[in-house]
Amino acid sequence: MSRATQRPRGAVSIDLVLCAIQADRLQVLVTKTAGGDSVLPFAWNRPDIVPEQAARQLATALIGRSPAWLTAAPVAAFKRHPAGADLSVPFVAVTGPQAQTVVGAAWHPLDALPVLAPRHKAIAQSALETLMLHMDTAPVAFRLLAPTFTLSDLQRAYELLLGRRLHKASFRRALQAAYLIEPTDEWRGEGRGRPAQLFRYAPRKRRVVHRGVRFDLIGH
Amino acid sequence: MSRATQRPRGAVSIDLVLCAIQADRLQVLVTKTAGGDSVLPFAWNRPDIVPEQAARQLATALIGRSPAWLTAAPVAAFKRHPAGADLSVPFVAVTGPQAQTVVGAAWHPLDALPVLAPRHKAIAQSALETLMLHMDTAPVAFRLLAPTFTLSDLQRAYELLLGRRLHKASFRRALQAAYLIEPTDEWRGEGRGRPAQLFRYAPRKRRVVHRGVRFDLIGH
DNA sequence: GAAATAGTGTCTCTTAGACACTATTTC
DNA sequence: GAAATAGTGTCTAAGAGACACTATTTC
Repeated sequence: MSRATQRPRGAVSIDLVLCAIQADRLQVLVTKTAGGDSVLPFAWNRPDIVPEQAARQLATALIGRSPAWLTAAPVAAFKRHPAGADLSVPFVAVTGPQAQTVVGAAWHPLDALPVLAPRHKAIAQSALETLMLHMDTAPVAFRLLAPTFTLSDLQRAYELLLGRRLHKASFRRALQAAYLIEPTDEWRGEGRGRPAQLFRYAPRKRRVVHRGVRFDLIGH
Repeated sequence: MSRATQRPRGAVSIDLVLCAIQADRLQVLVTKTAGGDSVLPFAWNRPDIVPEQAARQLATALIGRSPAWLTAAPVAAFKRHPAGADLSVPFVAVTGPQAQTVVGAAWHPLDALPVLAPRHKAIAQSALETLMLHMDTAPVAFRLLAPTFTLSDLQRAYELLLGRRLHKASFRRALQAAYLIEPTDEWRGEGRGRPAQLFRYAPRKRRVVHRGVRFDLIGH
């Protein structure tokens, strides 16, 4: 084992859950150790850069470009880290569908991950929860898509994040009311069926936060 | 400065935002350093216990009993920590209204905090966001109350968390539909006005998660 | 009585979700 | 033509929020 990957004392690791839509499923990038075990990509915390920057660099090294969205997740220090870190600082990142990956890394469906060390398993399992927590206030679904996308693409992204099917007509109505997208002049034909118009993310209003607990709100 | 509070190398601190409703406002417990500066309560990370346990012990030491609810928040390592920690692991805790506090600690309204070090200021400001993120899936509002409470108490707790007024009749309708509470035989008169019935938190069903983005959901 | 707080019944207007279409492509 | 996907108009049942009350206390 090289010196660079040796575990420091009181080591803090930056662990990354990098998500993308691949083959119509939400997938996570998993790497392999020298020993052949599956692990989430991670880096050791360094005093010279902030953890978020380390996570961003790690993601960039993996997919050849900056992740489209990235956020810190709550610390998970229970259970064992595959490389023995005492503390894990988990980050969840999102990228578009066309990302290339570095050798040794492979996408795995979030609901069918390979066997991971206990802590990485816990971090990966809570990643979807983190995405769901932010999808109302950040354009998480849009960052899973290419810059232009069809409404069916977008609906599928929301369905994967929410874990349930959405109603087409109603989805589009709500989308229109939210002023989040604008049409382009392009259309995309997939072969079968009518070609779909392409849209881009272009929020026109301050994003309206539709709160969760729907205890009726008073006016104003 | 004592050896115990000396900053270790590569130090990781556990920073606590302890929230309670005091004087009809959401307030945070703030302590003072030996130098007289206001700081959020914190402890140095220890290898023998998990950060969550350290946060729980810290909260217990401050209010004389275990916090009613506690969760990890995303790491904040940007900006300067008041005691020089390189990395902060923030926790947000909630307690009922009758909590006593240790000497040197005082409650301050979340929207009118004293001057804090940059990192603590950022952590405190994101605490409300953390509470809001969890209030749909965890009984955060209930943990801010005594074991039995009036419906007006509960509505006020939700109003403080949401940052806006709620409609009384509608709030109670939604509450009934959620099967989260049950009435007790007790009533509480505050002096003025009709006495209010006391309720307790007693979720009868699996908590229904009302999602935020209301892109119309399909049946089933 | 007035003032204050607790608690309810009804009405209306919005909208989520269902349903039923039409439109445009490939085969 | 059939099959597949894109996109829309209408209907209905549910419910958010408004309004207007009644009920019970202190003064």
